[in-house]
Amino acid sequence: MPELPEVETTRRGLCPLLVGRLVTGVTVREPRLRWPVPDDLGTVLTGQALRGIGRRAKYLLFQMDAGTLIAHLGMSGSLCVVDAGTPPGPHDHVDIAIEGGTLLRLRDPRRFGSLHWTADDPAGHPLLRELGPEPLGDAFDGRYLFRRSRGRRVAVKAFLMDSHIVVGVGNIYAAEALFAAGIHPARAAGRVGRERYERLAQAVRSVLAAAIQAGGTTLRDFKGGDGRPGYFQQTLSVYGRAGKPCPRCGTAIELTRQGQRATCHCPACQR
DNA sequence: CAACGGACCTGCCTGC
DNA sequence: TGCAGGCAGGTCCGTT
Repeated sequence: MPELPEVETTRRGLCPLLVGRLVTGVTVREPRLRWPVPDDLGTVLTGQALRGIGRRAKYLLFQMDAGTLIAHLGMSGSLCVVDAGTPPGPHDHVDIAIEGGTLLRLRDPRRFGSLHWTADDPAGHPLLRELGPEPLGDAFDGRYLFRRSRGRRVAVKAFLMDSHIVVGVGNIYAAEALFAAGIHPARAAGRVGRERYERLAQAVRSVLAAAIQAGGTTLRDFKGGDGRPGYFQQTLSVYGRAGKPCPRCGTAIELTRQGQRATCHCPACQR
């Protein structure tokens, strides 16, 4: 489910409901996520106030008095705020009880998500330390992509999805950005020119910004932190549209496979 | 160092 | 209708 726009939508939805409040307890029903939920999470969090919610890549950063709770939603995770006493569903693995009678509830059917605690600067956490720049930040542009791609023979789509290069560009938005820039997804990253990387960087920014604006993509059942669904799926040009006409030229969108990942592109518009 | 495949899980959809 | 098989939005890790 979550790509960067979904995570950002979740962050924005949760902020007004949680920031400034005290954690009064933690219930872990299923600690076996991608990494085990820390044993002492309840002990650590209880009694601390939430000072703010940040984001780095697809990690949500819950800034507490004494450190940061780092959350990743994996492929199927979601966070929502419910009234205390709401019975947990089958995959509601963790509840963080909030002062005032609500719960921050983590649901994650596939359990690819994770929770981590750090008392230090989260930027130095092993999971965050090696990450590339934020796609909507100043450090990300065409010049940067051009420089990092020299000599790389990996497909440009895989290059764009490599979190060491740039974070937050998942399968959907990589496909959409490459379409917008007119670049074939299988082209070697090192064989894309400076001009085209300018267009690609711009496309990444605008596709992500538009998705955030729209409240995130809904593939199945994405809900923002406030429980409202995202509506971006209606504007996808190539992703999930195999066999349908390209919105620009009408040619049938092609479905191919790169490694394990399905990829859609227009064989006429993308070179 | 770069590239690739495997691994982690469950739910949902398709087709037999 | 039931069931097997394939597929899904992420990303870390080990091997070549």
